[in-house]
Amino acid sequence: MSAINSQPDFLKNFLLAALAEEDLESIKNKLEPVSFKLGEVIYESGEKMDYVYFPTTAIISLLYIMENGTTAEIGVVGNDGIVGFSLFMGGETTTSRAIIQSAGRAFKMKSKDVKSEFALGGRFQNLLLRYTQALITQISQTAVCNRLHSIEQQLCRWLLLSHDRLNSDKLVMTHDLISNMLGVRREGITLAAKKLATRKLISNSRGTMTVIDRQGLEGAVCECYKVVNEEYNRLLGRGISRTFS
Amino acid sequence: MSAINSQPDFLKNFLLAALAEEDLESIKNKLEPVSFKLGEVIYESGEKMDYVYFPTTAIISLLYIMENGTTAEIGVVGNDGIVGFSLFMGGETTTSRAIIQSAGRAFKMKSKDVKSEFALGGRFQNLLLRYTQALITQISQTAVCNRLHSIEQQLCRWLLLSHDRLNSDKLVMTHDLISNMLGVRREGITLAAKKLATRKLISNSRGTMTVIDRQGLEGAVCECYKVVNEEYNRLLGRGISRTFS
DNA sequence: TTCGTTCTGTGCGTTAGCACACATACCCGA
DNA sequence: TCGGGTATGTGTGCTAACGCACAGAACGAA
Repeated sequence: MSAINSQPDFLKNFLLAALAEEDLESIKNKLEPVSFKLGEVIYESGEKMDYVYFPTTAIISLLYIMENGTTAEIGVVGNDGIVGFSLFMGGETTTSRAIIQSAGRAFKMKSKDVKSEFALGGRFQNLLLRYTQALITQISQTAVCNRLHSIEQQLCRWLLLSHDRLNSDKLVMTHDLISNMLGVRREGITLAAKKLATRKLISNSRGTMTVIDRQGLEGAVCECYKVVNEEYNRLLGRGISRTFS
Repeated sequence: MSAINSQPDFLKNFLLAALAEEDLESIKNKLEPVSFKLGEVIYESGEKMDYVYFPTTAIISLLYIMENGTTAEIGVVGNDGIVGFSLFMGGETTTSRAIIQSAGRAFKMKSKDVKSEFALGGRFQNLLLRYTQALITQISQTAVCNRLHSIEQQLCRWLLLSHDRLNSDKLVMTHDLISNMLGVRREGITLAAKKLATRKLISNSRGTMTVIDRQGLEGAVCECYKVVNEEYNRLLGRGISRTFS
C-alpha cells in the first residue's frame, strides 16, 4: 500500500490524516484502495451506496442532472474530503450523481463501518460533520457564483479547485466536460479559455489545460474561491489551496 | 404558551413535532418563545450564535452578501426546520446571514443545550442531521436553479416556498426584497410578477403579492420546487408543501 | 495511410438580464 | 391634508450568454 519509508497512502486524504493515531487504529483496517477512470459514475441520484470514498488522487464531482438532461455541478471532492455524506447524515441517498472528474485513487469504507464509527460520537464524527459543513459552504458559494459571476470568473474558480486537488499543473479535461460542470455552453468555455490564454494564465491544447500562472488565476477569480477556502481552513484546520495553506 | 385545549405552540414547528413524547420531555423546558420583525437580522456572517431557532410562523432567509454588497439567498427556513446548523455541525459560524423574511414567531434554545442534547446521539441528533441533509438539497437546488432557470420560474419557486411556510395567501413583501433574495434586479421581479398576474396566478399590489391560483403556480414552477419537496418528505416523513403533503 | 471521431474555433442572430432614467402611485405621519 | 419617502411601472440601450451551424485540427484505430 506504500513504500516502506513513506507514509501510508491513505494519509494523502486530509480527513484521514487529521485523525489521531488512536482513531486511525480502528479505521485503517476497514479501508480498501480503489482506483477510478475518468467519467466513471460512483453513484447515481437516489441510489443507495455500499461504500463511502476517501479520495487521495481522484477528483469527484457532485452533479445534478435536470429532467431535460442538462447538468450542473454543485460541489467537488478530492483529497480534502469524503464522498457519501448522506450515509452518516441519515438520508442514505442524495438527489445528485457522483462522477469521476479526474481519474485517480481513493480508499473506500463499507457503509456499515462508517455508520458504526460515526455513532461512537468521537473525533471521527466531529470531523465528518465539520467537513460536511465545509461542503455546505462550497455548495452555497456555487449557488451564489452561478447567480452573480461571469463564465470567465467561474472558469478560474473551477480550474483552481481542480488544481488544488491535483499534483500536476496539467488538467486533463475537455471544454465540453467543463461546460457540463458549470452548466453553460461549450462555446462559452472555449471563449473564456481563450481569454485566459491570451492573458498567459493558462495554456490550452486539445483535451488539456495547463496552469501557467497560478497567482494570475487567483487574481482573476471571484471572491467565491477564497471564501470557500478560508472556511475549509477554519473548519478543518488546513486549507486545500496550494497557495493559501 | 397556548390555549388549554390546543396543542402547545412549539409543536407548530415540524421538527419539534416529529420528536417522540419522551424526547420532548427534556427539550420543551429549554424552549423560549420569541417573535421577530421583518428584516431583523438573527445572525451575521461569521458571528457566533447564542441560540438556535425553531420557527413556528416566522420565515428566515439564509443570505449571502458579496463583497460589493449584492446578495443572494441560499436557503429558506420556516416551521419546517431549524436555524443554526453550524452549532451542532461543529463550525459555530457560517458565511451567511440569517434574516427575517416574514415576521412571526419562533422558539429559541440555548447553544449549550442544543449541543448537549445533540451529543446524546438519539432521535434528536438523527432528526437534526436529516434536516440538515434536506437543507443541503435545498441549497444545491438553489445553485442549479440559479444557473439554469428563468427569473419567472424562480419567482414561482420562491412564492411557493413562502406560501408553504405561511398560513395566508397574502405575502407581505416588496419586489425589491424579492430581488435581493433571488439576486436579480428589482425590475426583473416587477416584470415576472406582471406576467404571473396576467396569467391570473397571483395578484400584485403595493407591498403585497397574493396567491390566487396555487395549482397554476405549481404548473409554472421549475422542477426544483418539487425535487426539494419530495426530498423533505422522504427525509423527514412529511412534506412542507401545502399540496403535496 | 486513411478514415472516422472528437475537440476546438468562429460566426451568426436571438434573448435574458443589466444599468440608468424617470414617471406615477401609494402610504403615513406631521 | 399635504408633503415626502417608498414602491412600482416603463423605456432605452448595452452586454453576456444562448442556440445553431459549420469548418478545421488533432487524434486514434484499422
